[in-house]
Amino acid sequence: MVFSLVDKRYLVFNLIRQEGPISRSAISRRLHLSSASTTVFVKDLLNAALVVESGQGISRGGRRPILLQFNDDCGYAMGFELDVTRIVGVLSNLGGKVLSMQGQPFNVNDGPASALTTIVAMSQKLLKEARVPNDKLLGAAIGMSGPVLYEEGIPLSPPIMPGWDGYPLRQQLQDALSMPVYLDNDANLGALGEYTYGEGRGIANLVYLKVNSGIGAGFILRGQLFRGAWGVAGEIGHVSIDEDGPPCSCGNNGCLEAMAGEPAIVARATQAVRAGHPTLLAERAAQHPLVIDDVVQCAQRGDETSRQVLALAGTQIGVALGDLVNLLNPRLLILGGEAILKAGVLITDALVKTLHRKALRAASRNLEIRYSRLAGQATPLGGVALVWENRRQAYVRDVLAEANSAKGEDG
Amino acid sequence: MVFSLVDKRYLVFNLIRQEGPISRSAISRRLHLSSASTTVFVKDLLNAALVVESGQGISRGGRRPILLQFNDDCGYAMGFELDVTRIVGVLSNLGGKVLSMQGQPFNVNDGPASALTTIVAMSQKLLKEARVPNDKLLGAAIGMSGPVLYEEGIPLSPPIMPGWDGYPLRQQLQDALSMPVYLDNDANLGALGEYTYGEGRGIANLVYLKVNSGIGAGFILRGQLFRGAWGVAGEIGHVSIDEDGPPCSCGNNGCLEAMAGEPAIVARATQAVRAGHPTLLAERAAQHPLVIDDVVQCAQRGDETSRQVLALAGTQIGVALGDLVNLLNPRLLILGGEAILKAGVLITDALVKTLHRKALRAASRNLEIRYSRLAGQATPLGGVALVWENRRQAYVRDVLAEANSAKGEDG
DNA sequence: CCATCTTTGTTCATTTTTTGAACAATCCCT
DNA sequence: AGGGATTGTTCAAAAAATGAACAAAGATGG
Repeated sequence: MVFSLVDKRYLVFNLIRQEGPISRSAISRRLHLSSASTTVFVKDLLNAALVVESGQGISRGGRRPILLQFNDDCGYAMGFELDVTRIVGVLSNLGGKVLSMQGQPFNVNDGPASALTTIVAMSQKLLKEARVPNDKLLGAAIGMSGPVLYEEGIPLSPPIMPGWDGYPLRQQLQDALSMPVYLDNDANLGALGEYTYGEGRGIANLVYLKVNSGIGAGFILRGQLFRGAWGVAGEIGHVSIDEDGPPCSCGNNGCLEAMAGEPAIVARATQAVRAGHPTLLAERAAQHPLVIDDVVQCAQRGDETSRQVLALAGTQIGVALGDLVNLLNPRLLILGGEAILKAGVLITDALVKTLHRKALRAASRNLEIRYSRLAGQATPLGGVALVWENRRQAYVRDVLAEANSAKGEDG
Repeated sequence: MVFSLVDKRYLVFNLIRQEGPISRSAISRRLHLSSASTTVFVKDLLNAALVVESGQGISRGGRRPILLQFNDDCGYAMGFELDVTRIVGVLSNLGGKVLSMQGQPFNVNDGPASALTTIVAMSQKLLKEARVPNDKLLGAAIGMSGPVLYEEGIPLSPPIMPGWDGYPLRQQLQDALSMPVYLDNDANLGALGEYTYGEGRGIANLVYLKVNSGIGAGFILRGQLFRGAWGVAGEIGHVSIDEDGPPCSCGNNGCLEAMAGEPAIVARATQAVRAGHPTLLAERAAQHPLVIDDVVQCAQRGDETSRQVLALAGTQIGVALGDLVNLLNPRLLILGGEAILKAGVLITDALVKTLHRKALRAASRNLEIRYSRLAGQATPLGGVALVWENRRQAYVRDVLAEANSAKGEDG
């Protein structure tokens, strides 16, 4: 949108939204507007309930300024995470405050039509629970594993989800819910969620890493979600770690995902048991097929084999992230996804150490590394943020116009 | 620059610049302006000689439109490439047409002060040769190998240029030339050059790869040069290829640059000769230390050893690029730098093959791969583009104001 | 504690910007 | 050749933005 003549009210609104609480005089200075204009614009925004006055600021040697803030409740949106094993849905206001949440198991092999039904049912529950006025609901967004044709809203040959390729998920759901729907990659939405409402607020260049069955990354570059030319950016899970490594669902060998994703971690642990290593894992393996929690719990109890398995995964992820840092030089790296949230330092100690060894000092010197703050809600809340971003300009225009006409009729 | 209330004349100017030749009525439609306003704005731009009328377009069933175009000669700028072995300078108009060019050998060990003197001398020659009015010269930019603190204009601990760390090159040159000066990484400027004037015109997501002594990449993402948080983005030369590989100047082992840069290629060729392989290289190596041209020439004459050495480099670069494509999913990959321009398919055949094998099909399917069009001028012309980008808004404002006041005095 | 100086925010007449509408100039199409 | 369409200009009228005056509120300094 290089060429767009936007309403100045919208610029004022965005400034308040991003830099609020802020006073009218600060807005004038920041946007090179006269104080007279600012007064008028802000009046319209207040009238439309897009912003609210929120107390007074500190004096700078004169009258105390009246602070203006974005009205978090001027709209609502829904966000869903569509995983290989479950679906999570969230309804929140535009400030990222969750009003209702739903989650239930799901089997990716049931196919996209089944997912559709589930999501529709979930959204009805979410709406019922939150009691949000219909005209204030801006839309819904879904984050799913694997590459997505964002514009079209279609899953793109997902390596881990055969059978989903080409299914018009966005269009179907849009028809079913009769509201705007967006479809994106889960790591992309995770990044957007953390950037908008979580650990990465206001940090223009950040990478969000998501480790569970798959490994994916989402990039916020120059303050915007970066999807690449066809929406396939961030596929760090298919970066080459070891040419001679195990085969990956994508057809190559030794991809990061095939080496350090949850299934790979579990497989390596199982293998260690079979090889007869002395490990706490053995007795569990005798009772049921191992899962990631077994490995983490044993490691937490000091089991050396489990620790090594997790640390190795951390090291391998660290190698890939070192390269990534050399390429993108982000300011912040946010670590998320179930595996990392469960295992914590058991994975990330080795990860961070390896990253710093591999990356150029100039690129990693000032890099911050933090855990996801939104945890399991990162992707759904990223969906909310995506809806808000997409609909913002039109929504603000409409709300302003409506409030304006209502005022005209009153006076 | 999210919040900037720009003059509408400037928006019209930019539209003409980027999408010209374009008619007044098309501008009106595109920017949602009335035809009356467009007439006035264009009149001002014509008056200031920022745009020119360039013939008529085809009729769409009525009067034929008058086409408007950016006036390439409304300003000029200089761009320099500061390499390990030489300095190249270019003076061109804002359309990228080179008016004069200078090049001379340089030894990086002579230090930054020597480079400064050389560049000042070169710029005087360039100016003398091109005879450009002083008030139309917008500034100069330098692209140098290694990471650069762009904002500050200071080389940042360059692995291949010890002794340059922290030298205030930009400030020094700005004082010496008394015009705005910018300093950036050479691959960054190469990318910007190809994007603005070369093979990547108008392609919003592209990667420019530069292979010579070092290996670096420049990214155009969403139509803008991407530098990362501290200007260190694009350091693909220090991506890990082989943990057990030869040591790199950065301190790690097996970086791409240490495996497939020019020195590495030459070293591998030399080693093959020493090992007694039957190769055309042997007789050359007896006369002088081998250089890259020897390897390329022998390969072109069918020497198998030389071919293998170059192909191996191509394969290794292809691995790194496969990862890069998975991460950034660009639309276009431009291959440049001396080594690639000299060796051509001898390197790139293996490179392209490996890249497609390594990258996800979804990410590489529609990727285009082309050779640099600007060749040795990519980085200098990127400098011109950088100057123009940085100074554009202020320059257009000034030129408009001046033309306006001159007109006022006349009438 | 009071007078003075600052900063914030509003109001309204005035200035500047932008537009609608009428019109002239071309050109296509039948 | 003439009706219909598109382009581009002109000018009075409408809309948007501002400067200046002023009120409100607080800091500062004797």
